[in-house]
Amino acid sequence: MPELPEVETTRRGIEPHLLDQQVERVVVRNGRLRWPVPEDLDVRLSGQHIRKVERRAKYLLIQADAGTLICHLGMSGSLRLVPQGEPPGKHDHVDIELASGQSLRYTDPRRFGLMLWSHDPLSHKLLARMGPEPLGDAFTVDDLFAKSRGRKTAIKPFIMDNAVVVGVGNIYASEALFAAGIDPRREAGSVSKQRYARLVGEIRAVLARAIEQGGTTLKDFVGGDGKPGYFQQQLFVYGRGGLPCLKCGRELREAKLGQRSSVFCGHCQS
DNA sequence: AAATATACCTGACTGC
DNA sequence: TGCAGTCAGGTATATT
Repeated sequence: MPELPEVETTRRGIEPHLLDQQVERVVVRNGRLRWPVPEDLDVRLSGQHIRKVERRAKYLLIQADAGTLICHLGMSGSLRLVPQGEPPGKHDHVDIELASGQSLRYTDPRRFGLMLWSHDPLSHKLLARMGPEPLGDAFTVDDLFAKSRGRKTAIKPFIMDNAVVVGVGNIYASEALFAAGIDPRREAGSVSKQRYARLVGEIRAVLARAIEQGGTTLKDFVGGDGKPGYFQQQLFVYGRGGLPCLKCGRELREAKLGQRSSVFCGHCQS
């Protein structure tokens, strides 16, 4: 499931193949994603050159001359380059055919992703009210701490709230809280500034490390199977409920927080 | 305003 | 082997 590091890995992987490329046509085989793919996407994009590939939160912004394709990979989506003529599989829903002879292929078994067209993506309803990028300068201890005051929700769903900070999904929220030694069930409003300082550092570190590791598979990713590599990352708690804590050896516990499964160590996290 | 629930979708897995 | 049931998860949106 693409989290921010995978989206960034995807961005880095596809960007060099897209920059200044002309779009020849867009083939939509199944436009029934989270919202319908615009009917006129082919008309909008064909003939245009791609000028930039940016990321905001987990959204990819593929900027062409006259507008921007906003793309989200949802839970199971991927974008990769394939030679034109490569037969599409069951879940290959969209091909953006380029003058280079390659196609940017969107695959998404669960169809939780989206593709929309916008003339001003950062003002788009979906992006306008988002919190700071976790790896950017606007993500500060002061800001996070201030937002937490008065919040009764547990700290894990709090840091997964896109209005607080973007791009921290279930995997990395779990890992960052473990690294910071904070119990994910703790009330956000009652966590000290000192502990938030630790958490900010760990969120940054875990995401940065994951992006680095995604980078190691970049080459394979573009040419190959489209699986960037967070699986290579050492995960301390995510998906390890009931198994021994890798720090203290005690059994990792599970809890449901904000409808999301959360694994933590009752000893290392308080 | 904030907290909570719901919906979307399908592959992987479990139990019979 | 097959079938029915359960779970996972990002996030917008509806409801309380």
